[in-house]
Amino acid sequence: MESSREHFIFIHKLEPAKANITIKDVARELGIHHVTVSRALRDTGSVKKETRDRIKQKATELGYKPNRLAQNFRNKRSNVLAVVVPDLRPYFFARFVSDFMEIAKEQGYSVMIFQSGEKPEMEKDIINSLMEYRVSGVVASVTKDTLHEHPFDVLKEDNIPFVFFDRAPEDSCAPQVLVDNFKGAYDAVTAMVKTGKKRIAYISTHYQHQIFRDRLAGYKQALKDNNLPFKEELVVQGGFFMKDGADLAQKLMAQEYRPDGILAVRDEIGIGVIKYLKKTGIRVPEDVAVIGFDNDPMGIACEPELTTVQQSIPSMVSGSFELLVGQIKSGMPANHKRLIQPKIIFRGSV
Amino acid sequence: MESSREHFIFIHKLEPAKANITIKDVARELGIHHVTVSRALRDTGSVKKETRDRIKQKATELGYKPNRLAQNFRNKRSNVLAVVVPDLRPYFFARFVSDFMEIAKEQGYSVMIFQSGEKPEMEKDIINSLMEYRVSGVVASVTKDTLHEHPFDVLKEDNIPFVFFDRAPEDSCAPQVLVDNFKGAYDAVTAMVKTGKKRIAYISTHYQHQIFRDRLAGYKQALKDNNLPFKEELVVQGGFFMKDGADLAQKLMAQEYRPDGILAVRDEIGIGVIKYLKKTGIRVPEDVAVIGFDNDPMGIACEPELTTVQQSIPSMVSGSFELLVGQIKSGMPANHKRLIQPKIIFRGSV
DNA sequence: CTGAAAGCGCTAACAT
DNA sequence: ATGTTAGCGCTTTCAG
Repeated sequence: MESSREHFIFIHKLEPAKANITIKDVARELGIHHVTVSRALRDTGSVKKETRDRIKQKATELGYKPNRLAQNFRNKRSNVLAVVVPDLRPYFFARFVSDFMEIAKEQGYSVMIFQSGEKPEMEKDIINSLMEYRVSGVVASVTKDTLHEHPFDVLKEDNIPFVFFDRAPEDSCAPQVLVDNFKGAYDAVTAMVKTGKKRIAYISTHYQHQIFRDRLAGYKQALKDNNLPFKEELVVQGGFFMKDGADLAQKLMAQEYRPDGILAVRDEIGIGVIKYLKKTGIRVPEDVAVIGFDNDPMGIACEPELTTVQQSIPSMVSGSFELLVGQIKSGMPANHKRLIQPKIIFRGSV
Repeated sequence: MESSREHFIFIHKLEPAKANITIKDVARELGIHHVTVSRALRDTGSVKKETRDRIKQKATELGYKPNRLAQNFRNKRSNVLAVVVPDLRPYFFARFVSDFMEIAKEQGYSVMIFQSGEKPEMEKDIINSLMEYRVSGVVASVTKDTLHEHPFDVLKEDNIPFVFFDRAPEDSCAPQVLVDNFKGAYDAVTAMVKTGKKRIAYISTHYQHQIFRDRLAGYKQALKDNNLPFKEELVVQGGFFMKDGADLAQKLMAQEYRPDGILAVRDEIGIGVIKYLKKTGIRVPEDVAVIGFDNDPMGIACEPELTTVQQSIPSMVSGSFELLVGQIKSGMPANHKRLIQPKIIFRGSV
């Protein structure tokens, strides 16, 4: 078997195969004015039904395709919705984008995706592109470091509506669809307490973003409401992946005050925790219970299956889409905020 | 804690906050012609260095932003690259798109993503949009049912270059970057044989696409080369997910001729297999070895960790990007084909 | 090196 | 119901 092959066969220099058909071409063929064609094709203004039909038929006959570039230029706006995410690879974002594209397409919008890579400078770059492209609207989840800045606010100057989902700058009064992270963590801790756990730890990423602080707050409150002591050493933070979860679990279990329950802010971290615990002979959930966040399908792959705090992606998608399109259609800015209620999916790790 | 909140605060009707600055504005301020501004800003034509500097400074001072809509219209082409995938959610595609966007951005392109949902009609719709938007180029992975049709060929009429990755229509002579699926399956089977396995099964999705048939062919050839009999009943097919893998594994293990090795065409299926086997007390890999395809991080979550056939995504991304941009820059169609060599990542399931 | 003229394809506004 | 006019912001072409 060959290791790598390439075939070089140049056909011919590309050249205008067939002049692009414009409304003028259609008009000429019919002996009418191109403006009438424009009207007929867009079903606006008044055009005699018969004329309209002739036009549409001729248009398809000639293979006319509207020049969106001209349309957008003329209309000063592309009918493109932009989605800005920190990273497209995690299941949560991939799924959000996938679902969002589906609903956007149904409603006649196209979608451009942008990745900030969690880098604020990149985010600013993207926002610049957004304005240059005159997108119709933006749905964004900010970087981990976009805390007190409000880089998206410049979009207001260009009247480009935007909605935050999942992550927003703190104190932003822009429309947003967030998850009730406080409650998610609170409920998760409570669930572990109900099974008799008393020393519950909290593992976070090293990100400083609001959502993680909300989860921490929920964690603390749940401890308090259950008359459990808050122990500084049971709160640790590190990376983003399984490996990090394993490392952090090791750190926790090496301490004198060992946890019997662990709340991880990401499923992937939670899985790493479980893997470490099992490897060292600790039983899950008998000795230590584990709960993650995100309802990543990956959580079903591990043994026991990971109990997780689910953030309903369909709700977030439809919520942010509605908030965005509402602004676009009304021409009004808005500052609705929606809080999505998380739900615990019980599987085997609690 | 409240269950859901909405705040309604309408600020004011959106209105042109500040007229958009155009090159004419910049020119007027400087008392020169807007064409000179255009030239200076694009670093084309000859403009006196001093003039150029003054222009650039004034432009940033005024907050000039090029109107891409006008540029694209005028240039008859948007500088947008399109990526068409069947589904954005599986790790393989999310990762490909993510990496592709990164490299495209570095090179000054924007990216539009489209999802066909594995539906050929949707794919045709998308292709239509592609032409309407006058994208500069397209990278696509076709639907599972795009076998003998060549829907992308119409792009040639509009001189829009395209490249297939991972999945291409059969016998397509368009440029493409595929994985050597035959070899991937061949090597996987061979690896299991080397550990003493003799009754190796093959689990596929119900998709009829070439890539799965190539894998099947590789599987068969490996059996042959190792003097192992090919048993019809050891080849089964079903869905796409863990559950399907478990169901298929059950079916296989219920047969008289039970496998001692299983090759799954997707990691997620392979994980389902492992979960089923363990649940029924069958040891992996001692009793039955399992290998998947894709190198999905999910494979690390299960126990034992899944051995997998990796298709180098960076190679596919850079390969398809090069092939695409090569066509765009040269103005020539091409029909290079690249075959990416897969590599087995040995973990615990073999 | 800079300016003037022209037009891309489409649509809003006005006129008939 | 249809036609006329004008122009979006930019770049290419040609002139100076």
